[in-house]
Amino acid sequence: MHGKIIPFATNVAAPKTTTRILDAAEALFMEHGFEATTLRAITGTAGVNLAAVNYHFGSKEELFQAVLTRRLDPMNEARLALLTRLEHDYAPKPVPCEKILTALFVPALELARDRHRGGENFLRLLGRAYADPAPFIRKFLSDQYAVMIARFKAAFGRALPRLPRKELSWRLHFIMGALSYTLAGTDAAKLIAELTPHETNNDEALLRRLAPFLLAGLQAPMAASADVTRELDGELARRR
Amino acid sequence: MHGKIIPFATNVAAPKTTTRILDAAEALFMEHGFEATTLRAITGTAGVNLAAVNYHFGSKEELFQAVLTRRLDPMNEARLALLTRLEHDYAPKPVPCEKILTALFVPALELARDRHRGGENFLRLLGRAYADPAPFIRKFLSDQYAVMIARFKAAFGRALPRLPRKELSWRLHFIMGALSYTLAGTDAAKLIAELTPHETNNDEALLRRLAPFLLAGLQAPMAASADVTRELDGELARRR
DNA sequence: CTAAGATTCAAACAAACGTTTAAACGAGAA
DNA sequence: TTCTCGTTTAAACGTTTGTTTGAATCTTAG
Repeated sequence: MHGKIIPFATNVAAPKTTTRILDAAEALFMEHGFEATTLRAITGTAGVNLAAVNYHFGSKEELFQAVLTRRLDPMNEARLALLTRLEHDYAPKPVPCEKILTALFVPALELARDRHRGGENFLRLLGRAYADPAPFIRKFLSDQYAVMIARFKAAFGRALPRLPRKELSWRLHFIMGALSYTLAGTDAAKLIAELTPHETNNDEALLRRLAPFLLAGLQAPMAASADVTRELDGELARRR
Repeated sequence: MHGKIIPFATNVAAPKTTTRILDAAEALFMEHGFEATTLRAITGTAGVNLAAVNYHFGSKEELFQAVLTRRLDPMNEARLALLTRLEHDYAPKPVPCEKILTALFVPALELARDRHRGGENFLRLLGRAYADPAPFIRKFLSDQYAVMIARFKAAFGRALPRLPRKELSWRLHFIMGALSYTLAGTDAAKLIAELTPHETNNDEALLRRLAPFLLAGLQAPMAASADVTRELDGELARRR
């Protein structure tokens, strides 16, 4: 019995194999999703042996988490750092909504721009993971985001003191949802190609359109809510 | 050689087997996604023979499409019918935004309410399908929605004459995205349980919060766009 | 150089997958 | 009854999956 010991790299410089696996896995997971991506495809495009994944990462699931962590940890830390600086700059006043949104978007943009590290397509993988039903993925993302989301919710709460906390929770959820879906979308790529073919960075073009849209929704007065809701009520009653 | 002939039901009353398969498949696809759901699990919970799926539907992919079509076709037809009626009522004036949104949401709400036909959870399956990378799913949804989306885009365009068409395309995309993601989310279920435990219908509670949020984003003036975008520019420049 | 440990390799593993097959079944018509 | 044809059944098909294994190879320190 050999146990489940996963050896760590003894050299400080990471052996090339692990990063090659991570790069290949990132690209393939992004394109086909978790279930549909086989270890043989990953090790094949990475140019390493099939057994390398289980040797270095333990399992396919752990490899997937490693792929996400590599980019997600720095991004979320950057988000928190940005928010912290904003809160310091504006103290004791609340940070304005558009500034908070900036702290949420800029690190994502930087990730999207980091072409050297293949980040240009990573956001799509992230968006896809958000919609994946696999329990281990959902738990991983939930844990990964819990701290950051809590901090941002508090900040938005201070910026929008008149908005009930419940409503704020909903709108923050919508924001993260729209962000995830938009980044994951295959349709988004088409839209970009059709609408702004000259844009240098796809994800940047996308986020630039998304941010104003979400800001308006976030700042929507509660009163306006009645407009659509009343319509819903009326229409539903009429059709019964 | 037997060919790929898929026999149609000769009896006008559908044989119980096909609907049992559809029901079981709908529930399982919703819970685990397309790839992770096995035919053995479907036929097992449906209480039918393993070969029944291939006999009645031809393949797993065709079964999935049948599951979606059963609920999607009526929903999209209802959306178009509602929009048509609205356009007739308001003609020659354009239909207001909130009314158009209503035509988009009400049929989804009715589907969510149709508990007798298991519709309460179907919307989650739909949202998941939206984020699925499988090509046959993407093509299916694209074809399915093409007509409806075009009609609604035209209607929104008339309601928002000052909004550039490009911008409208983006915002419509965001709306469909937020709708899909929100319906697919496992997080949404938790949110509902925490925030509105008394609500009778989960999806309804969800759409009621989403609609005002999206309406505000849709109607956001182009000018406001500069607010966030300028922040993005500044922050990105500062961090280079 | 040598010994030890980390890494790679080809090969095989059992399990599970979607699909196919041929026989058995069941109801209605002649 | 007998024939027919749509349906169901149990069994097996050939692949492919993630993972494991033991030997070969490379790296590095003594």
